Amino acid sequence: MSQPRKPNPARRSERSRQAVLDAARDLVSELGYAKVSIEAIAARAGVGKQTIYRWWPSKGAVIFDSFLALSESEEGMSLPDTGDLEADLKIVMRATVAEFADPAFEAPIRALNTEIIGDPALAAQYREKLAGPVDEAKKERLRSAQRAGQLAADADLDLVLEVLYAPLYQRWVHRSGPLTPQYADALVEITLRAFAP
Amino acid sequence: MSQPRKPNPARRSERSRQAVLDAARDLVSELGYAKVSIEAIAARAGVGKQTIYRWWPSKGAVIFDSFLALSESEEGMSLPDTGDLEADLKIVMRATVAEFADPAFEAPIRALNTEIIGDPALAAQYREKLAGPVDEAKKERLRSAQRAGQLAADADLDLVLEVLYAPLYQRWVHRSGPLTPQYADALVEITLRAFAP
DNA sequence: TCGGCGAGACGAGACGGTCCGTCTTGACAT
DNA sequence: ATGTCAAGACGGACCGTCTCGTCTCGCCGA
Repeated sequence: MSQPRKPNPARRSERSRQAVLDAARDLVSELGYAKVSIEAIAARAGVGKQTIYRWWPSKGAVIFDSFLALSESEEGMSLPDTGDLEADLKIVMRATVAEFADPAFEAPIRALNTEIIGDPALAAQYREKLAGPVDEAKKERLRSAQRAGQLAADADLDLVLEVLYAPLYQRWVHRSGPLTPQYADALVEITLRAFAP
Repeated sequence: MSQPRKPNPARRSERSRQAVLDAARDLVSELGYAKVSIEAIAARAGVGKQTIYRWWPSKGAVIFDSFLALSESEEGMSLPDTGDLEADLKIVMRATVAEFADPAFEAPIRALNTEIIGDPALAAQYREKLAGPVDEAKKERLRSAQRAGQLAADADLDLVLEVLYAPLYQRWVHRSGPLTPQYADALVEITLRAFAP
């Protein structure tokens, strides 16, 4: 009656873990998310399928972890704070627009969003591990602006971020319009007018 | 040298078409999008698989058509225009929020968006057949408001709609916050402030 | 007017593939 | 000794193609 014993993380092979994450990231870029299979990841990584099934619950979780590993390297970076909120935000928004428009980021980000729509647990993990820290940094910059009287003191900062980023996100998901620096600037200007002190 | 002959739409069975669309809609509600297979749709509809493959290029296209059939019934409805833009928009936005929060709409809408992320052709069809007409009606209402001096005359109406709806859409996709009537009202108020004359 | 004919869509399901998730094996590390 | 490892066999689900035999048309000649 041996239950499927739970694995012992202490004995986990770091070598295999990295190989799986690398293979997953590569294959998503090459084939797009939908065409990537666990079998292909295992083969590319030179790893037994069981090794993947032992440590990850789903294909989405593997992909997610492969992104998480990437983003951890760029963690802790802070946003520019020159005192000029509009200029600072335009820099950040233009960078975001450029990132979304970059074909190299296209496939992985679409993969992640595909999985997130249908998987609440993954969505929660995304908010906590990826979006959360980044949003917190942005809100910190906005609080600084509130203190400087450049933003309404009673503004809901989560709402400010949504008004700022959601139109860009929707345009990217639905491919309903071009993502240009001008568009980034327009979003900043509109948001600042909406939440002016 | 016989090419795969292209089917003749004139001879298409309306009975089978409806059966497939109905079965697709039912199965998505019951199982969620990811677990629905073409085989299952064919079986439920009492239809040969070839009949589906003859008329639709992909699972996503079938699902999309099943929604399209639904939405055509409610086509041509116009938005309220009482002269009070803020009140009118709040009515519409609250209705939209309620629709997104309705569990009965949850599965189908997530299904559609899942497919749209990874399929540019389907995204284009979505914009043209579903989002397009609705957005046009909304923009007509906004033009009326511009004439009445309730909205900046030079406002980019596509951008207005994005600022109005995209935050709601993003919140729903990422499940990053509650969808309440208060939230709907807040979005209307912010948008009107941003695009005030 | 009517009956036969050919084209083509139909329901059903066999077929070879791919990938799933589980299970087994023997090597290896601790 | 115990548990992970790479490798891959296994049964099952679905894929997309294909082949059946049937059914429904429009057309054409009697």
